[in-house]
Amino acid sequence: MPSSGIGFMNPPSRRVRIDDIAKLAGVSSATVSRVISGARPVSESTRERVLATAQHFGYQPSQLARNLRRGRAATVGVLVSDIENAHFATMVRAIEEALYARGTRVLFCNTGEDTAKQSSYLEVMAAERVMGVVISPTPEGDSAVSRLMDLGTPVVAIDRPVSDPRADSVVTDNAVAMAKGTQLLVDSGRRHIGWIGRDSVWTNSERLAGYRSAVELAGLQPITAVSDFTVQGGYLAAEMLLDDHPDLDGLVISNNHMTIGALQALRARGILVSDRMGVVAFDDPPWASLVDPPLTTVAQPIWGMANAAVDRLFMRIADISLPPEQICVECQLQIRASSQIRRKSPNEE
Amino acid sequence: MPSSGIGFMNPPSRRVRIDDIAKLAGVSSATVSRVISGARPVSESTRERVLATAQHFGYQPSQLARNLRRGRAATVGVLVSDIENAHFATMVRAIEEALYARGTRVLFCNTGEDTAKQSSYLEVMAAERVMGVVISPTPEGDSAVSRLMDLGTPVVAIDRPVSDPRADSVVTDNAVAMAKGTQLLVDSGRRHIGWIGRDSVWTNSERLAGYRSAVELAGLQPITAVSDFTVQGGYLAAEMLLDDHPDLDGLVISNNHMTIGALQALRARGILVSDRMGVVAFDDPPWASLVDPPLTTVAQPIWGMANAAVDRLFMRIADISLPPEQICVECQLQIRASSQIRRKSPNEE
DNA sequence: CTGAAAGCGCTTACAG
DNA sequence: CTGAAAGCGCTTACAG
Repeated sequence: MPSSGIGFMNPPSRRVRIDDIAKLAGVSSATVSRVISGARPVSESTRERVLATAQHFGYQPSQLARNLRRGRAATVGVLVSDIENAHFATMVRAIEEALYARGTRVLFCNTGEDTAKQSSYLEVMAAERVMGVVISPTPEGDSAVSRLMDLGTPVVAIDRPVSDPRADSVVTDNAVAMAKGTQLLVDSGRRHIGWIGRDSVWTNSERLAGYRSAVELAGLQPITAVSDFTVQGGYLAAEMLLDDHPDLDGLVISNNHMTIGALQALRARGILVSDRMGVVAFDDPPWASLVDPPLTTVAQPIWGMANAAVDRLFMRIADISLPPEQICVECQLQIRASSQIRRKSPNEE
Repeated sequence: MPSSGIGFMNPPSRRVRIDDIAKLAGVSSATVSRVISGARPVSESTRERVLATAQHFGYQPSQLARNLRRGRAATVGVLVSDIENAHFATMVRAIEEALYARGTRVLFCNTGEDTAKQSSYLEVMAAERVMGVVISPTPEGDSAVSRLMDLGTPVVAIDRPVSDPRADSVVTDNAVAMAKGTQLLVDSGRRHIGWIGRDSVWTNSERLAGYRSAVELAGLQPITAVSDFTVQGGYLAAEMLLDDHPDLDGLVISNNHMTIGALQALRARGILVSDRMGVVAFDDPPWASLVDPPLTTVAQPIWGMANAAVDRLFMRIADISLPPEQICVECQLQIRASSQIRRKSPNEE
């Protein structure tokens, strides 16, 4: 099977099939199948002969035929809302690694928070007869999830739950974690703590609730600004808050992209973080410890979530009748300088 | 097809097949196939009846059967080296969108620069009979690419070329662009311009060559430090350069993760960018315009690359005998403050 | 425009 | 341990 080397593709030399190998090795195709898949015992001598023949002729079993025969693809659908967000990029990487370790392929979709695209892809998943789906669902319209589950395909929601009660889900303790993060600022003496995030997304509603509970418990007023999950959104939300609340001395930010924007807004106004403004951010990107001052964050255990989701998916594939489970994993506070006790200025002494 | 709502999966009610629809609509399965695929004309009345029946019974044609029959999956393999790098995250998003628009699925793999994993996945691609592969290859050992192409599967290299001359490739003009970026610093009067990047990766060798040509043309000494594509790597490389060259007044950085680290190193030493140190960075992440001072960058046309790669792949699928093409797209200099003319300090006047 | 029939390349009871 | 045979669910020449 030499390469032409001239730059053109080779003639489409007919692919070698299981029957070819069988004939050449002097056995039946059933035996070749058993050797290749390792599903059943085959005598050692036959095994070696078949393997050698297959190797020699570069036999690549057709996954297409295998899939049709088995009625299932060796594939899991992975749908995320925004692969350009480091949170989901890490999640996709972790899911892919977990699936790769199990010999399973990833059918990938970036929904971009587009419910129509999500529905369309979920139909693709049905047509492709995937083993299951891991999905970080768009906020609206997940009836396509139910239709897929009606067909018997397991669905595990990750990051955000889906409304269908039959789906398993893996989420973090957003509200509790955000409350703890907010509490750090309360404990360091801040009295005017603002919240920046997005509405209409489950994770952010939870985080907002956590923030509210912490400030209200401390007898403080909630101060909130919502925008979208972008650097620009964070910048604008921070400006809004700073304009309306000159006495703001703490800031809780609900998303990593927004955090970049909010920090830029603070710098643009010459407001020093941890000195005049305590900051706690949700998500722990690689640069969090490198900014000045290092950022206190709420780190989500992304690898843990991904592994839990894949584990759960395979448990359900093994036993479809399992009762659905809501798995909640704990976030971890990464306490760094940005939330530290406020230095009193000389005239406050 | 009601959901149980109790939390258990439904009984695995047998899936409706093409024969079921055919029988129910009073036609042959061939006709149903023609209606569903739209491949051949069918009388309007029959068409409507079939469509209504299919709809009513929630018929989802098996892609598995279709694939086997056609000998190809409606899928393209996408292999990238690091999905956690914003460069590749954007690329994967763009590729996925281009493929989605063509009704094609993405089989996703994050190789993590692991040649063994890459080879293993390329065999999966062969087994899955994908239409083609778009790959950002690992530096070493792409013989698996040749084996896949021997089987007649088109491969388009993106970002970095592969050694097999039969593959198409889409890359940027790394060397020229880096030379232009370096020239900006030369023009602003810098005389000691350092380069930070990684060795043994094609893109970075090109960029290094571009940097070298620009400094040598200006009669300056090349000053280089290599490390890996991480924030930490960039930090360490910058420290090395600063330790060894106290008179360093310009810095060219070859990768976005390394840029974060290098900027942190500068800040840690109190070195003001654009004042004492001109900086130009390869890759144009969303935060480039938001750092202080805004960063001059070499922006790669990622969407353009992705679209060119997918276009090229489909051209080759349509005509396998096309001579291979090396497509080179131009980078765009984003000139911002970090490369600006150096302010002379008072005692230099 | 439509149907009967073959076949894509495997896997897996079934029988020995 | 091994083989003959059926069948997974489509699509597509072929014939009409």
